[in-house]
Amino acid sequence: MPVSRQELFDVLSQVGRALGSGHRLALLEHLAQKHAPVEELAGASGLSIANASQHLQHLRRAGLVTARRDGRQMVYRLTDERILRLLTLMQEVAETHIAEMERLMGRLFDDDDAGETLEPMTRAQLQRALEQGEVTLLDVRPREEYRAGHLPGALNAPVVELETMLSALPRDREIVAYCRGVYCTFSHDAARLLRERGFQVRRYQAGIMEWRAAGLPLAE
Amino acid sequence: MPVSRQELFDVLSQVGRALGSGHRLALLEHLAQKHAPVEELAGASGLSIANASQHLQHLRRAGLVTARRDGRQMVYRLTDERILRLLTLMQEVAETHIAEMERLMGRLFDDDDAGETLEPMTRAQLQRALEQGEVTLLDVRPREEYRAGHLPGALNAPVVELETMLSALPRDREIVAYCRGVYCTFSHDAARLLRERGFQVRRYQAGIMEWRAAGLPLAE
DNA sequence: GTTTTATTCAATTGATTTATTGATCATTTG
DNA sequence: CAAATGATCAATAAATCAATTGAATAAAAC
Repeated sequence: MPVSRQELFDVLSQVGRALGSGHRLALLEHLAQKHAPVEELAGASGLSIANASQHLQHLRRAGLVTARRDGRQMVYRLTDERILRLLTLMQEVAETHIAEMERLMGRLFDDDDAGETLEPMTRAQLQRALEQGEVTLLDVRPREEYRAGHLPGALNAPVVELETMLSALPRDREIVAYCRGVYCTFSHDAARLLRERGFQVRRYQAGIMEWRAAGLPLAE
Repeated sequence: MPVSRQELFDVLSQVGRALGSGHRLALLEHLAQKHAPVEELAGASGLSIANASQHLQHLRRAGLVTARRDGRQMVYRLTDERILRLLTLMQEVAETHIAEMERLMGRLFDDDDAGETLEPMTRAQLQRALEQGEVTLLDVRPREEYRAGHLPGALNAPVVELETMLSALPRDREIVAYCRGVYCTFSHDAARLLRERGFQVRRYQAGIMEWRAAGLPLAE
């Protein structure tokens, strides 16, 4: 009995369906920062434990995440770098071709100071600036996410603690702030605060997500 | 009123949902070969016209395809190269991480001569062979798909007509056959026939789909 | 070996998605 | 302008998916 083309597409569509829920995408974004047990993922995504568990198993069946028992926790992680590539590609497609997305992205940031925020840096620009040692790189995500892996050479200054760390930051060099990815506002919040205090600052908005998706190394 | 992260993920999930149906993936595979009106797409995917139309609009809302009226037909096409990248990435993920997929892929080809078929060529291998002018490249898809765009330098020999074209093919050079993509069996069927007739033949199984996804040019 | 903790399973309910049917709309042809 | 063609829309029924609840497991702590 030969296998029909359609059977293959049906199995393949599992991957698509797994990516077809906002909650599951939120889980994946969190896993793009660090591997994590169910409880943490549920908390970060605003889901009940049981519900998160089921979504995670959905992702697992689709091959997007793996799970490993560690003591009494079940630690989930992305299966490989390709999943990041899938996510960033989806983001690009949505940003470019879905009008609703553009509208929301606009509103995500211009709460009060629309015009003031500079264009974010691209990864290529950031890499060039880093090579030439021109900038101070600032990871404004929470401490645990920084510890689980961050851009080489980045300092950690969680956005909530940023105010208390200003004296440690240079005023004569440009600062580049980054966070989780395009849908994360930490770097935006940080940049606004820093600019108000007289720092020169830009953002690498694509963040950890795009960096990892490009296959670039993280430091620990 | 600020936009929540979750709203963004919900919009983004439209892209995933659009990829979450075997029928829609079949439509996309066809569109990866050539742009086409609804009727053709419905026929190729075994869907009713109305149903195909609705699936296509689903894809359109997700930004995966665009439609342009041409006379009384509505011609659909992929929005851009990124969609190909999405599809090939999904395939890779499924092949690597979903056991069911591996099983089906195995059964797709080994109907009778399991062991005989050589490992397919990778794109890199093909490119090297082409540069050195070592091989004759054979596009075994239907004529119209070939005409809509094919690998530079490829001859067209639709698998159904292949038997009548054997005399035009070289016996002293290796032939490389390719078709639509990993789920297309044309190149496999062609390779078997050619091998039976004493030709030296290999397959570039990833086909047009992967070639385009890599951003490489087609000839017309 | 019982209790505690973290997770999964199973059953239920409500919400989406899908395929089908027949009607409608836009464009071209006679 | 009427008829024909290609595609979309609207309404329905069937199938699938999502969130909730409470029970069941598995490992660790007592």
